[in-house]
Formats: sequence, structure tokens, C-alpha cells
Amino acid sequence: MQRALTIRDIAQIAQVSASTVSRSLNDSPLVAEETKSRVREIAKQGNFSFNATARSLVTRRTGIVGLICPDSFDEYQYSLHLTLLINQIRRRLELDELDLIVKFRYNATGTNSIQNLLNSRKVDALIVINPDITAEELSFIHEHRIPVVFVQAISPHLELENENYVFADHVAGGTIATNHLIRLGHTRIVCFTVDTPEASFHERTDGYRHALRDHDIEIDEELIRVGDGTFEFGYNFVVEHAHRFRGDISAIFSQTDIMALGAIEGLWDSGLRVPQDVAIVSYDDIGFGKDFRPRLSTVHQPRDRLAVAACNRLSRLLSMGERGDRREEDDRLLQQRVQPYLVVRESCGAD
Amino acid sequence: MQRALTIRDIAQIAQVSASTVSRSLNDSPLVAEETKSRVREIAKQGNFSFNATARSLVTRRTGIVGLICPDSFDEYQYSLHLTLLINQIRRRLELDELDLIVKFRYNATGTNSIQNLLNSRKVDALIVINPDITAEELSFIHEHRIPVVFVQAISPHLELENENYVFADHVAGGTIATNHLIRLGHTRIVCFTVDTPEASFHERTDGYRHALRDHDIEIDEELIRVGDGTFEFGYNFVVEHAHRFRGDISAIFSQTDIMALGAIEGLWDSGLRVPQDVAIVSYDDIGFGKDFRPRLSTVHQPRDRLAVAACNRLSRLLSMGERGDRREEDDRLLQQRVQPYLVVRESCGAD
DNA sequence: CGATTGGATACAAACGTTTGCAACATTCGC
DNA sequence: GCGAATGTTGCAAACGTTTGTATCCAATCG
Repeated sequence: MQRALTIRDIAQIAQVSASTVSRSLNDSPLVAEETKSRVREIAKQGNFSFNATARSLVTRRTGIVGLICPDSFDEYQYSLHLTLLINQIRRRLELDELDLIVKFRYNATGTNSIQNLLNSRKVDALIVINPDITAEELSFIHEHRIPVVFVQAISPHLELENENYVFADHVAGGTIATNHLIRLGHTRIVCFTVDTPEASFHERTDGYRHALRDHDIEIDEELIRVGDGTFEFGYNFVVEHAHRFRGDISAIFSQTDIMALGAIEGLWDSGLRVPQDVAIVSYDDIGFGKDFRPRLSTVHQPRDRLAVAACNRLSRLLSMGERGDRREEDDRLLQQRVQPYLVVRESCGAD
Repeated sequence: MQRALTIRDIAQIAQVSASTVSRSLNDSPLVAEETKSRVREIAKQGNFSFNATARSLVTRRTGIVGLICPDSFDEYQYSLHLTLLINQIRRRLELDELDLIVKFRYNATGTNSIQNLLNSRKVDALIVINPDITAEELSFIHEHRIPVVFVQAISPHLELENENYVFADHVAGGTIATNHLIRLGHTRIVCFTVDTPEASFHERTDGYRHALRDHDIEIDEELIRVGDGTFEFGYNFVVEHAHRFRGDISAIFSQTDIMALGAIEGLWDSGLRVPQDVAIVSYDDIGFGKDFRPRLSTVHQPRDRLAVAACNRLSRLLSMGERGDRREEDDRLLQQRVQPYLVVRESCGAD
């Protein structure tokens, strides 16, 4: 295989024109069945396949979508959730024969990943995860008239009204978790949240507040503790406040699984048992959670649904672009919210 | 921006030919400095950037490398190590302005990922992780004359003599871990390995054997336990054999961190403490390990070095392809082995 | 001062497809 | 049996670059 076969080579062998070969292999109705099958046969024999680059040049479609992900992807507490999410997206994209280029928000050469990707026209569409994006970049994207879907958390920086946005309902997640604990009889529930520009954690806290308010339980602001999402934080807090877990506080709503694992470890070291002495519900459902004893009761992040919804949205946009129309009903679907659900295991004390 | 600017547009504005624009923007020595800067200025004003597709068509370079990864990437016990490895590779590739398309070994449409990728000529080179690859696929790759480097574990299916191969020395890793335990005075050391076609686990076991032999310690085959890499396995084994950890067995070499975490949990539930009663050294260094109490002493998988070595290798192959030469010295570097190292924390009882 | 060099630029042919349009053959309706 | 419709094919122009070769002009040399 010195030089790969081209449609012209096939054309010569089949004694037809290159256009007929192209049409045959693309199953155009313009060519006779008999010719089609003859051409196909020859192509198959010669192990022919299209040169994607040449094709892209004229169709203006590369068959690649770009995904921008936060640099925090490198840090392990985010890796699991994001990895799983991205893998789901990749799998879903396979169905449409689309490949995925993943880029970090900020790259090693100091140039802007988003601009690079769009300028080079390497991708047909963009998925932006946890969109920590400037207004400037947003308008840059729109100038390029390239389909874009934002996924996962709502960015407070972003005017989402006219954007395609698929996100999880973190308020509902916070409510579900807290309600569950309340139903089990807990009223003094400490809430571990995370200090980050991302809105998702604030929303989980809102959910916590809603649940308490709905049950006429006093909201003690002192019980809302802002951490950093790490094991250490959970561990340190419970060790430091161990005395309060004997009588005062009876449950924890931890907004990350990792902090919950830390808390469990810390409580243990303080002579307290989960769930017997303290009930815990956490958030994310990162897979490790079901291994440790006690197994974590946790709010499942609907990664699969996020992925599916985002990709469906994207497919739609891509095919809309092809036909150039834009129907009314689509506009109503611009924002799509997916619901998390509670996975009850052991740490809440109710199986 | 109805239609993106082309070099012809720039040419017209600058009153030069398209080729001069191309050469100017590519900093060719064939064009006068003055013209160059004039053209550059105009390009900058107009926010011009090359159409990567058109460029690829003639240069036969896409600036994209493909990475084939095992489907087990989906399962969480592999995710962490692989995610980190792939992210490192991605970061390293940024330096060469190369983008990365990651594909699963088997894709949803049932077609062969490797063949797809190569046939379409979408990528300039291939990285194959944990190469569970058939001879047929291997020869397919070579027919395409595309640079390929295999990473991580050695595949028993693969004749690696003529392949570019970057792998970790798992024998050394097994030896290091076991030696450390021996040095701490342990002689009855149980070894958790994993049943998989991948050779890396067998190699770790070989390392374990070497270490014992070197110290004239009898190898008790019964102490080598074949598991599945999960938390459950570690947990169940120690619980079931708890009595033996009081007097007989005094240490564990676990070939995955996860199994070690399971064992720690199980020992605890059996009233045994790590490292006081049982010392543990594990393998992988997955990041979680440093959070849990006791913190894991573990053999660090040299992901960073694997990534760097693989990418360097790839860069080299790519630039060799450009110049078409192949020097002798390169052949000697075909296989590259990187060394793991021990991270001593708490679980081994020696800080 | 004519021939020669060399630097700067332009021309045109690739790269491998897709696709609008024209061309041709065949069939149909009347 | 003739014009129109229909079905099949080929021609050629795109798509936006790169790059080998030709051209032009000024400067240099003998």
C-alpha cells in the first residue's frame, strides 16, 4: 500500500467517472443499482475507504466534536465524575460516527483552547463542560456559528437564555438528600458544601434549605460548613466537633462523596459509628462509595442522562444546520434539566 | 463572519499572490521581510487563521493523534490510573500542538475502532494503551505505515521486538514492595494478584518471588492469592482468614490499591489494626490512597514518565517520517522501560 | 554593456472529494 | 412517431491550502 486508493482509481477500474463512484459509495439514488453494486464490489476488493480530510474540505463537516473540560479534571476528586461523564458522551457519539477531541480549558502553550479549536475548523460542534467561560469567548463561539452545548453545572457568568444547556437539578438533589434524613427523624443536620465559583454547590445548599423550611425546621446557618471537597475537610470537621455529634448533631448531608468518606473515618476515630450514631447522605455516587463500609447513601449524579441529553441536543443541532431550518419547538427545548435520584445504601441507616 | 477569510482574500487585499501569503504566514525564507510583515498585519487585522482541513489535504498531516484504550476504562477501578495517564499524554501533546482523539477498543457500532481511525486518515499516529491486539490488527497498522507506540503493560500476544513500546517495570515494582516488607522484618507475606490476560500482574508476582528468593525466604504458593482487583476481594479474604493474621501472616503485598483498602477495612472489622498488626504495601498510587487512614504505602505507577516517554517517542517518529530517514540509534531505543518507585506512607508501618 | 546571478514574487498543479449542470439514452404519453 | 419526461452518467468547478517551477527585475560581474 504505497499510496492509498482514491475514487479515481476505482473509477478507472470500473470504467466509470469519479462522480459515479462517489455517488455509488454514498448510495445516491442517482445511479443505477447495477452500477452501484459493481463499483461497491471493486471498492471492497481494493479495500478502499474515503479520505476523510478531502471529504471534509468540501462538505465542511469533519465528523469530530470538540469537548472543553475544566483543568480540575486533573485533580482526582473531580476525575471520577468527569471521566465517567466524558466516557458516556464518547460512547453516545460513537452512534453518530462522531469522534471526540478533548481539550483542557487552558493549555500548555498558553493559547486559548477554544479559539484554537474553532479557528482551525477541526470540529463541527462544541461541548463545554462546567462552562467557566467569559462573555468574550461566548461571543467568539457564536461568531463561528458552530453548534454548542453546555453541560453539567450552570455557570453564574453565563446568560443561558439563548444557549443550549443541559444540566442537573442540584436544588432537587439537595432537597432529596435532606428530605430523606428528615424522614428518618433527623432535625439537626450539618451540611458540608464546597467553596467554588460553580453554582452547583450553592444550589445543593439551597435544596437543603428548602427541605428544612418545608418541614418547619429551623435553619441554623452555623450548621452549613463551607469546605473544599476533600477527604481531609470531612475528617477534620468531625474530629474537631466530635462532642457535638453526641446529642446535638445527628446527621450529615455532605455535598461530595469524598468529604463523606472523610467524615466516616473521622467519626470512627472519635468512637462514633455510621449510621448508628450519625447518619450520612452524600452526593455524586462515584462508584467507590458502594465499596466502603458503611456503603454510602448518596445522590446519584445522572451522568448517563446528562450525556444522552447533551448528545441528542448536539445531533439535533448538527442536522438542523444541515437543513438550515430552525423550528419553533426547538427553542422551547433549549434548556434541559435532568433529575438526580437518591441511592439508599447503608450510611443513612435506612435499608 | 459569513464565510471565513481565506489566503486568497488576504492576497487580494495585500496585492500579492496566494502563495506569497501562504509563505509569509508560514515564515518561509523565500519572501521579503517587508512583504511578510505587511501580509501578517493584514491577516491579523482580519482575524485570519488557516483552514486545517485544506492544509491537511496537501501536507498529509492532520495534527491529530489517535489513542486506543481498553474498554475497561469504563470501570472505576481502572478509571483513575488511565484517566491520569491519558490526561498526562494529552498535556504533553499540547506542546507539539497535537490534538488527541480517544477511542475505545470496541465501539458501539460494532466496527473496528482501529480500522476506522486508520482508514479515514484522520490521525497522524497512534498510541495504543494496554494493547490487547490481534496479529491481524497489528499488521493492519503496519500496512498503513503510521507511527504507533504501545504504552503501559506488555501484551503477551504481541511480538514487541520491532515495536515501539513504553512500559513500566512491574517486576521491579513487585520486588521493591516485597523487599520493603522484608526489610521491616516480615517473612510471611500474602500476595494479592489479579487474574487478567494482561501480563503486568504476573510480573508483579514475579517480582514478589524474586524478592523472597533473594532473601532466602521460602515461597509458599498458598500465600499467592488470585483476586479480581476489587475492594470486595481484599475485604473478604482477610475476614475469612482473620485468624491467620494473628501469628502466621504479618504482611500483605496487594497488587492494587483498591484491594488494599478492602483489606484494611476487613482487618479493622476483624479487630486487627494496620500497620500495628498487619503491614500493607500496595500498587498503583491512585490518589485516594493518601487520604484514607492509614495512608497507603504503595508502589507509584510512573504515569508521568510513561506519558512523557511515549510522547517523545511519538514526536520522534513523526519528525522522522517527515525527513524519511531512520537512524541506527533509534532502533536501540525501540523499547523503553520506566521504573516505578515506592511511596512510603503509613500502612507499612515505617515512617 | 551584455550575460549571469539571485532575490522576490506569481502561476499553476496538485491533494481527494462532492455536486450542479449538461449530456445522453431510454421510455412514455398522445 | 415525436416531444416530453425520466433515468443514468460524465464534466468540471469547486473546497483552501502547499509547493515546484517559471518569471521578473535589479544588481553584479567579467
